[in-house]
Amino acid sequence: MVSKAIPDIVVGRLPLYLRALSFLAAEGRQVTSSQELGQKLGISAAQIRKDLSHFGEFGKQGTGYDIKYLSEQLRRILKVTEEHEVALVGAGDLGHALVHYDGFAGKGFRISVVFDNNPQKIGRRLGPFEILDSESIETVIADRGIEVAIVAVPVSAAQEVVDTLVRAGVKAILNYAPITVKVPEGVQVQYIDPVIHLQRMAYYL
Amino acid sequence: MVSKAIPDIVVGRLPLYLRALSFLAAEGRQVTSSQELGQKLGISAAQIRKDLSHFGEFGKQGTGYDIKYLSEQLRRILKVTEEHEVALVGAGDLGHALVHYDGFAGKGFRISVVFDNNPQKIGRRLGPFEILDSESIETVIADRGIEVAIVAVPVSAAQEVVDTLVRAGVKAILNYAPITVKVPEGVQVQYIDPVIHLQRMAYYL
DNA sequence: TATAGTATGTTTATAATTTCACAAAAGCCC
DNA sequence: GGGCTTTTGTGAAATTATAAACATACTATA
Repeated sequence: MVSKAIPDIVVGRLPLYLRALSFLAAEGRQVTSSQELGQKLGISAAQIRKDLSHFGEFGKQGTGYDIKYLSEQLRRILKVTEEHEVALVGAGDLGHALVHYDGFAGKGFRISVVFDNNPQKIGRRLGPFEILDSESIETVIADRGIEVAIVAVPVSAAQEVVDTLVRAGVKAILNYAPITVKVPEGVQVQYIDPVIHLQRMAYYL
Repeated sequence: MVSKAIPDIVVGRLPLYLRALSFLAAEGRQVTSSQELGQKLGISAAQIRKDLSHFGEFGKQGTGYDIKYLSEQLRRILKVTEEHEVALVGAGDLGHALVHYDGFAGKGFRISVVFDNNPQKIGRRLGPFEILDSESIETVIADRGIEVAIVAVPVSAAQEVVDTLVRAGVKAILNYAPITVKVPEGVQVQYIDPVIHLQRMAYYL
């Protein structure tokens, strides 16, 4: 199969597949099928097979997919076999929750540095980290070659922080600030805003 | 003819439009255009016009959209003119961050009750709330007619909490637990899992 | 009042995504 | 081994979503 550009929407589902496989593995299961995965995720079996077919052949006809093998392959495809260092900007309540969140372990990411611009916070500890001055974002991130960042600052600071991260060489930004930010070509941004999700659901109430 | 079903994907963009309009309003602007909105959101102008056309005519040819008027209309469509009471389940770090988050104000939602199943936490305060026993979820939520809930509990408890919420009459659930949960027809679930977003971006690194 | 310039709402065209359907491969059981 | 069942991978078809194009309406200006 010649590699063509993979649709974003397909890439976006791979982490869901990987997550579901992790659960099955944790239950001690060895093998699953596109049907079972689909049922668990609310996605059609055909779609799962089609999505996977963009990357190769991972299953066995008549049997299904070896959970461990498919997980490995998905991790490889998603480039999460090794852990990426993540810079966290913003040491407020959300930053606190993120630093203490245990859900990153083994999923390919590890927060490894925390910044804030509040003089009251700089130099203090947040979990295992000393909070660094946001002024040092550019040098620290560039020096350490960090490519992934989480933005957990107020809306008013978000664009400026993002600009700084981009200058530092960050290529993927998870933005918790409820604002659409501008980034140059080649830099990814994903958004988490609970209000957007809630409003979307409210329509159906 | 009865109004036809609106595609989910269209509904999903309306909150983004509303958010962008709020910013423009905060800047003192009176009027905008589909082109300007599109530029700010990274969406084509044609798509915005098309999306809005599902619900009526809100603009003026040659002029554009009155920001205040369009915002009102979007709020009406999304049913966020009044604030929905929201039940929060889970008083951990994330619950703490959510209770103190100021981003819900004026957006149609207000956390109004907090539950946890940890005896160490029950009866203590979290922000302005007394943490209630998860055992009381069903009665409290049903009594107060709450329709929206946020789940911020560990994966191991998520499905059970969701089942309880559904029995209590909740119709919209924002789930921070990284697991796809089962709900009956007519109950909405949206997911927030930072790992999913990060993994998705890692593909492009 | 006429004209030029804008921007909407809608139709038409294009593109992307999902679903369907089925041949082929693998396991199982007698 | 032969027949039956299961499940994949994949083209083709159907559906859905996006973008382009344009007629119409409105504003401003002279």
